[in-house]
Parts: sequence; C-alpha cells; structure tokens
Amino acid sequence: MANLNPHVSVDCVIFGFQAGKLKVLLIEREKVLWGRLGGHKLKLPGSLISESEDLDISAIRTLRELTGLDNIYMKQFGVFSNPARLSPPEDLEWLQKTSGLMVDRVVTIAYYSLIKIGESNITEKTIWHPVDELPELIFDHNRIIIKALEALRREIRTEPLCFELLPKKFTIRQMQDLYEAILGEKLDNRNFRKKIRPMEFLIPLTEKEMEVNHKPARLFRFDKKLYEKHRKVVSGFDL
Amino acid sequence: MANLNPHVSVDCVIFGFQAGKLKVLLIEREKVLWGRLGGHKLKLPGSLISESEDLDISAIRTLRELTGLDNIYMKQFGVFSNPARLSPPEDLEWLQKTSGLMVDRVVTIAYYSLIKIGESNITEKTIWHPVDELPELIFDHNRIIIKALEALRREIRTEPLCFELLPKKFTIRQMQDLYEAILGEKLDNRNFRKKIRPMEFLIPLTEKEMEVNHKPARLFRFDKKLYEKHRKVVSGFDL
DNA sequence: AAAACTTAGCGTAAAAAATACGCTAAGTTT
DNA sequence: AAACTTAGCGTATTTTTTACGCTAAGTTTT
Repeated sequence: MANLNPHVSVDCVIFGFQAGKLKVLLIEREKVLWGRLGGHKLKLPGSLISESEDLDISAIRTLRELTGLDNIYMKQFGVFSNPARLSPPEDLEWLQKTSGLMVDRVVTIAYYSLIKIGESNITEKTIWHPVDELPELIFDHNRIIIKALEALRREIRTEPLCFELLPKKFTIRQMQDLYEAILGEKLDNRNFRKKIRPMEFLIPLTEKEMEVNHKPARLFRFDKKLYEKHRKVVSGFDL
Repeated sequence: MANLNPHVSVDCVIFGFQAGKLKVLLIEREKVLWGRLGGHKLKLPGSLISESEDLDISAIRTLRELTGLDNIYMKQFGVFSNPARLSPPEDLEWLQKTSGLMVDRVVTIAYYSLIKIGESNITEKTIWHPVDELPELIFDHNRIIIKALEALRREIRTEPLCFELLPKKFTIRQMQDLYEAILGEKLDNRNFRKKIRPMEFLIPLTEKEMEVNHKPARLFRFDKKLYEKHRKVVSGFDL
C-alpha cells in the first residue's frame, strides 16, 4: 500500500440482516499490552486513506479485505470532523501505537454498506452486533452508526436497498420483516403484499422455502436489469 | 487564523433565488500575472480548513466572511476525493501560488447553503450565476454544483427549505415559482394553493405586494416556531 | 386421525390524497 | 370601456393508502 495520509480516514458501517434483526459488523480492537488498556472495546472497520486513492476505492478495498466480497452496495453518508473526536485519550493512544503515526486529528468520511450475511465470508475476528443494543464503542463510532441508520431509514424507502440485505432467494415475509426491523414499525401483511407483488422486477420462483414449521412460502428473486428498465418509466422504487 | 491543513478543504455551493431563477454564487478567480493564465475562470467559495476547526465551523466562517450573514441554512452533502480533481494543471498552479502551499491532493467536503439574495450583503467581487447555464469552472466545481442541485431537489420536497430562499414576506405565487425553478416542472396553481394554504405555520399578513402590474397578492411569512411544533404531530413538511 | 394453530395469500370497502379543470373578482394596460 | 392578467375559491374524478374479512395449506398437539 502506498503511504498513508494521516489526516483523512474512511469508516464503514456494514449492515446485515440476521434472525429478524438488523446488525452491524464490528471489530474487536486489538488489545494494547499495557496497564489499564486491557478493555475489549469494539470499533467500526476503517482505515486511514493512502495518498493516491479515491475515497470510494479506499472504502471498497477495506470491505473486500474484510468480507471477501466485491460488488457490495455502499454509500457515503457523512463526514465527522470534530477536532476532539479521537477521544477518550486511551483510544487515541491506541491508534497512535497501532498506526505508528503521530496522528492527533483525523477527518473521517463515513460509508454504510449492505451485505447478505449468509453469503459473505468474513475472515477476520469480527462480531455481528444488533444495532439496537450497542455497547460503548471507540471514538465517536456510536454516533456514526446512529447517523448511518438514519440515512439507511431514509434511503430504503425510495431505493431497492432491501435486496442487498436479503438472500438471493427470499419470501415476501422476509422482506416485510426486514422493513419492520429497519423502520421500527409493524406493517400490515395484506397491504404489504399488495404493494410488493405488482413490482415487475420481483420474479416468482417455482421453489418454496424449506425447513420452516408452517406453510412454506413462495421464493422470489430480484431482477436488477428489469428494475433498471422499469425505473425509467415510473420513477423508481417506493414503499 | 490557525495554520492550515493542506489536505482537506471546504467548498460552498450558495444558492439564491432571483428574477424567477435559481442562482449560484461564484467568485472570480484572481488572475495570475503570467502567460496564458489570464483567463477569468470562476470558482465556488471555499478554503482549506484550519487545523483546529470543525468543518461545519469552517463552512460557517467562510459564509460569514463572504456574505456578512449569520444563521444561514447549510448542509453537508458530499465529499469529492478524486486524486486527480485539482486539474487542469493551470488551475493547480494557481492554487499553489495563491495559497503558498505545495498542495497536490485535497479532499473537499461540499456544503450547499440557501440565502435570501435581497437581504444579503455581499462584499467581495462575486457573481450570482443562473445554475442552468454555467460556464466551465475551476477544478471539479461544475460537478460539485450538479451534485448540490440533486441534493437540494431531493431535500426541498420534505423540508421547509424554500423559506430560506424567499424573502421574509412572500406571496404564494413566489413560492410556486421557486418550486418550479428548482424542480424544473410546472405546477397547477389551484392545487398548489390548496396544498400550501392549510399549513399552519404560514402566517397571512394584512399587507399585499406592491409594484406589480397586476392584482396584488397577499403576503405571508413563515413561522419557524409553529413549524417546529407542528412537525412533531404530523411528520414534517412535504410537497 | 381429528382438532387446534400458524402463516400464506387473495379480496373488498372505506378513507385520504392527488389531479384535472371551471369560475369569479380585483386589479392592470390598451 | 374593453381586453387582459393574476389572485383565489370551488367541485368532480381518479389514484393511493388504510383497515380488515376470509380461505387454503401446511404444522403441531391431542
């Protein structure tokens, strides 16, 4: 990797959907072998940018290294620049030790991305943590996640983001559960189906779901090409 | 001012509404007294950030210095980080000369802000330029403006941003003209009125507009406090 | 094997919001 | 005085959203 720019970093809020809950991927901060720094604080994946890289590329690289996945949906949603954001002091100390740089102020560009947990292949030591009950994270990472969630809530209403979080084959019910988890409100199943079914880019499969202890539902897949074609006529996706 | 951080800058896309058109505030680049650099290229207001400043504060300061205004609506909408964005070479040369720094890569955080042209007090040598017919600007500033306009179009549908662009006292027709200018489509006057009039935070005044050569319309003002109170009940402003 | 239970999946009726368009009044310019 | 422009209110129609009834298909319990 080229030399690092110690003033600008990229942080990624990686969302996933599992067991009916929206989750975030967190990394356990490497322990610093020193006095009271033993705590297991968690952090978002991220890194300082290298001098010659576009930020989007930085973020994509960070994600590929971490998840082994390419073609991940990702969106830049905010910048965090408070000069005092690298606190408390022990967190800053940790950063200086692990990076080997005398950083003291870093402006970070934050991305959120959406991945299918089942199909990812996470290598590093990471934790999928439910977003609604996060512990205290390093630096201002709690705040970054809150802002990411606000952006996701806003954008999932008008763009077909849910298909990035669902498996390739999914049921209408799973789709509804996902919306309910993200928006934090119950939806009427009958009306939800009525709104979803006419969408031409939702392709019904002949298969049905397996291993559920009730009437199995039909599986669907999302046809991206059809969606792109359709969105020019009407103006896109809307819930 | 504290010492500058030569890696990060702030640029402001300042929108105003005048003569039925949406305009952007541009600055004429100081000429470099040298060979073929004589051209009068235009640029967005902006500057490198100082080491100890939050970016929002940087942007607010930039705006106050330029317009003499405080309490301006402003919103961070994007980051531009292409390593090659400081091109063509003569533009970069100009930046190095005027800043006195050997910058070669700058990540810029972009804000758009909305001001009432009539009530501002612009001091520097600036130009209000219609957004729909911009010349070629310095660096990637054309692209930044396009992205700003996209953000504004999106956000003006769900937030009461129009009142930041209109004078303190305005008519329904002016409001409609503004929406038409920003959204780029004609709206039906009867239906527009029907939608706007019931909004409780729009206070009718006893005054009417003056100096128009047709039936004068009633003036209104926007009551921000009432809006804040009302938005908690229903969920905000929507066009 | 029957009964009880859960979820899938289709349908109808009422309420609310968006759209299309008619019309008069108040002022201006010709 | 006639012609014209914009303000400002109204009504009818269509579309979208919301609320809720119901049967069928499968699973689990008795």
